[in-house]
Amino acid sequence: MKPKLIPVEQNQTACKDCSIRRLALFNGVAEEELSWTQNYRSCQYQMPARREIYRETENSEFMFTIYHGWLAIYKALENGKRQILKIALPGDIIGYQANLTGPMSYSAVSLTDAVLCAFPRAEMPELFRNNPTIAKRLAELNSRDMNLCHNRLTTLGQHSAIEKVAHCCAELFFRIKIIHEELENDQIEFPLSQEDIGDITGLTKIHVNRVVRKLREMNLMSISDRVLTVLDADKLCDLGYFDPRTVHTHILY
Amino acid sequence: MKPKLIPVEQNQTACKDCSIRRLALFNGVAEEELSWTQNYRSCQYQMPARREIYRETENSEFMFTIYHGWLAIYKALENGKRQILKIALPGDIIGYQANLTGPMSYSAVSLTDAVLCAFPRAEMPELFRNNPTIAKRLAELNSRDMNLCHNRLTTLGQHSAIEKVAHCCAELFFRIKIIHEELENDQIEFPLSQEDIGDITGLTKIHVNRVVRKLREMNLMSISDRVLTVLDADKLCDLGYFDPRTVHTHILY
DNA sequence: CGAGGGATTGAGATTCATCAATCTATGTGG
DNA sequence: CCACATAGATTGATGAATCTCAATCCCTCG
Repeated sequence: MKPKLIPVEQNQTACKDCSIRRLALFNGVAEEELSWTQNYRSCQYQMPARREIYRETENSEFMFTIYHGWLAIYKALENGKRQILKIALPGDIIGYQANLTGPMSYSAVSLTDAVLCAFPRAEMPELFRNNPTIAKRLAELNSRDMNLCHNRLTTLGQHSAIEKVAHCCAELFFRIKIIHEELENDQIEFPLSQEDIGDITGLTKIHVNRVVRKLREMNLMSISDRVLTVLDADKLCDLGYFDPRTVHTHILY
Repeated sequence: MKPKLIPVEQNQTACKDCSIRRLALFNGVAEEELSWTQNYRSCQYQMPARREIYRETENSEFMFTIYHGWLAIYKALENGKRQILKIALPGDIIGYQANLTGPMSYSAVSLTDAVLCAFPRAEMPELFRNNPTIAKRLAELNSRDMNLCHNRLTTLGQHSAIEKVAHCCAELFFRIKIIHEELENDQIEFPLSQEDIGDITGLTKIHVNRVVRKLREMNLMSISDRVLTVLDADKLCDLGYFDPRTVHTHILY
């Protein structure tokens, strides 16, 4: 069962005009090369919220760069539970793995309406061969993902429920701030349900609810109407053992 | 405080004679090229057990390929706890990250006597540029590591204590079997203490002890005298939600 | 107006951590 | 060779953190 891919009807964004290019795979590519790198991009696709994009073990023709919206990559369990491995945000790549012809190692779903830029997986080796800048950029993005995964692993293994939720929210808050560059805003759109937070942190939605209340009572953050308000970013990071420096998508040489 | 690196005195293994090359970075490199790829290798180093190799946030001149022995990469917490991120075994790479000049994102320690092949991190870009086979091989190894990390994340987030320990032991059992190619042996050398298992699975050593006893009583596996005996591999994998196919270090095209 | 998805709260059960003690094997110094 | 120290494994008792089950509430949507 393949997801239906609906191309963006009009005004597909050209790579050279892309507002989030600094975050994405083509960061660092020279302006004059962007027209031919764009040839590797098949299409921009529009996705409604809660649309399945990949299912684990199935094959897919495409990998995607997120242009707009929130996605979750996750592993589903036999008992109906799931573990969210990562929230993918604009600039992030989903569906890349070294074995480009093999089945997907995780499932993916859109959490909001989203726009994805599709790349045929089969043509990636050629793209990387022809443009070392892009290959290097991919390595950067993978390396940051590995780091996020290591930090989440540490959180799940060693921290309490409230620390896990604090870490999760702090990470997303700072990742969104980097994307939107709104320096002084303490609020972000936050499409995750409490159950989603539970699937990230390994907690039940009931316990997430109690912990979120506690965080509100501690005046660290609050969530309402799909908006996350961070009241004390420093204390929230401390509680969640979260270091904002770990989420940058650029390597500082 | 740099770790003292002790070169292997005599009989350094040449890359062309390396018995684990099929597992490691130079898998796939043509025989006639191995003499110059070896030029990138500084030295083989001998490590005693429980020697610190990296400390998080510090810089390091080298990345390493494990030639012999078991290592742990981990994050240490302020409160003295630690989360082991991965057990590194022969063929595995430690210390690679896209930002080759930056500080290490994790600590590393040898769990047994070990022999490591050192590569100057600064020269890696040149090596990868000159030999796309090696760059591709690195992507393969990173991709498998990402998979292992995702699977462990799922285990930590969603499974019970006994399932976590079963997963951990099954993973190591099958990884060692691939390395040693002893097809019919149900025992492996297993240098982890019960406390180490706790640092991998996020459990206390006391609870690990009770769970290991339970696994013995269920006739799935037993540990004694630093040997792991797997009595029923299928059931152990089922219990731990572990798929042996996920640990291969080669991509099957 | 009813239906449904999320959020919220309460009560009780379970899992796992903590604290404390014992046991074994191994190694060390005298 | 013995006395002692140490690390890891083992067991028991207790308590805290978190899950499970159940109910209610609040929105929004049709």
